[in-house]
Amino acid sequence: MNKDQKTEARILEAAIEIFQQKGFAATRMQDIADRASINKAMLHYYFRSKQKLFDRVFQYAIQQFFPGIVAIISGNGSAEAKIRQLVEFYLDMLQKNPRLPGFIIHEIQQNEEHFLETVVRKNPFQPARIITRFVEELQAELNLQGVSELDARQLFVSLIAMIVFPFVARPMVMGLFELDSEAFEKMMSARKTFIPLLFARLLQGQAENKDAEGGE
Amino acid sequence: MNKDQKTEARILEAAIEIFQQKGFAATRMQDIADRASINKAMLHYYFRSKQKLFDRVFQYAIQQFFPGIVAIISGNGSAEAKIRQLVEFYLDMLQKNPRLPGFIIHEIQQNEEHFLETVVRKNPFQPARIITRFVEELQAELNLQGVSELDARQLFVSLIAMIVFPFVARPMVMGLFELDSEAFEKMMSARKTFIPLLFARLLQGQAENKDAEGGE
DNA sequence: GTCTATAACAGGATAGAC
DNA sequence: GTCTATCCTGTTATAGAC
Repeated sequence: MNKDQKTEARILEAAIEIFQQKGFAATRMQDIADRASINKAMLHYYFRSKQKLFDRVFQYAIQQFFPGIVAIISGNGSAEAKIRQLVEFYLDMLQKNPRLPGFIIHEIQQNEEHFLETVVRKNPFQPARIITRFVEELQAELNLQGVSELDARQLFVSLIAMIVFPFVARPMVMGLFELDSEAFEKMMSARKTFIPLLFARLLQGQAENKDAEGGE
Repeated sequence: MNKDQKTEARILEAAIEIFQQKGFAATRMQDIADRASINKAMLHYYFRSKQKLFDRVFQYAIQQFFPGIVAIISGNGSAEAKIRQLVEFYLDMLQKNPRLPGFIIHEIQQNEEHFLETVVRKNPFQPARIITRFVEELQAELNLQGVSELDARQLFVSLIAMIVFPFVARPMVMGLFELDSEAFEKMMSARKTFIPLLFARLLQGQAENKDAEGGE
């Protein structure tokens, strides 16, 4: 913790760290104070209550996580290009913030209704609409390639799963594959090429009467 | 809650429900007592402490989740057959226990060391070894089919991700796809054919000089 | 075995000196 | 703005009557 930063920033940084690791319920204000090398009373001075401090941290996490998807899939370009962008962007971001998705998922579950209300329904970007549109694009692409038996919505969920899950289940993955942090990071870096490769193979046509495909 | 069951079983059932939903830290003994329609003091009479009650619930969850994988992938049969079994078995089990994986993942993270010690290292079934072996099998199959550029370990992680992630992120998936519980269940049922289909397509050879493959 | 009442303590929040 | 001391509520855990 950088002692030079001004106090409010130090607290916020510490709060992000601790809340993301332990979740709201298991976090003690004292833990945050300790990590910020600061007095417990200061937390209340700057943020009034644990709940308000948490709200800031959660809001920030949501802002870090969701707008990226929406921006990428609503852009121009082929479905395959968007997939590559999603993989690239999210794996990079998650390597820097490995606990982010687990935190978000766990806290959403603690207050499902609040999430639906604020992030889904009242969100001017209408993520549900944008996702639906992208899934349609992807389905069109699948049909074109003669693999219409694959459902695009299922495939999209699978894509997100492939990107996000290893981070959510990081301790499990590390344990079961006997990886240390460094090996885990390497594996996630390799995933940046693995996932697009897998999708390229899936999307590459059954459509036999296309001429030998162009370069990669 | 079945009032006829004897008390200890009622408590355990209630504890599973509540702990899985809220996690250890957010759970109150009172919540469990209420759900079991029983007095709070009874919880201590039967299980001594919150921690001990939780340990029972967590142990049970681990037993429900892990042995299945180990059994399936260490059996006989082709890699593809094992994949089909994994998908079938886990999707069924998770539909009955949708909160199980999120619970396990969150609590593992709260005490990573304990998990590594008990579930990975001191486990006589040596899950890490068994997984390594299966990954080798899968890689052999990939090589045989002329898709050696796909890494089997990455693929295995992806398989687990595809199966488990939608349940871990259930509220998010439901929100972003605008599904009610029933629609979600339907989607998960459909996944039982989707995932094997996807893997069949991946594994089905690049190997051009094979004769036109047998039926599906 | 089951309940009510209460002890014991942890943790969030505030008062007030500096 | 920062600290120490303290209040006060909620929660685990136990004592003891039935």
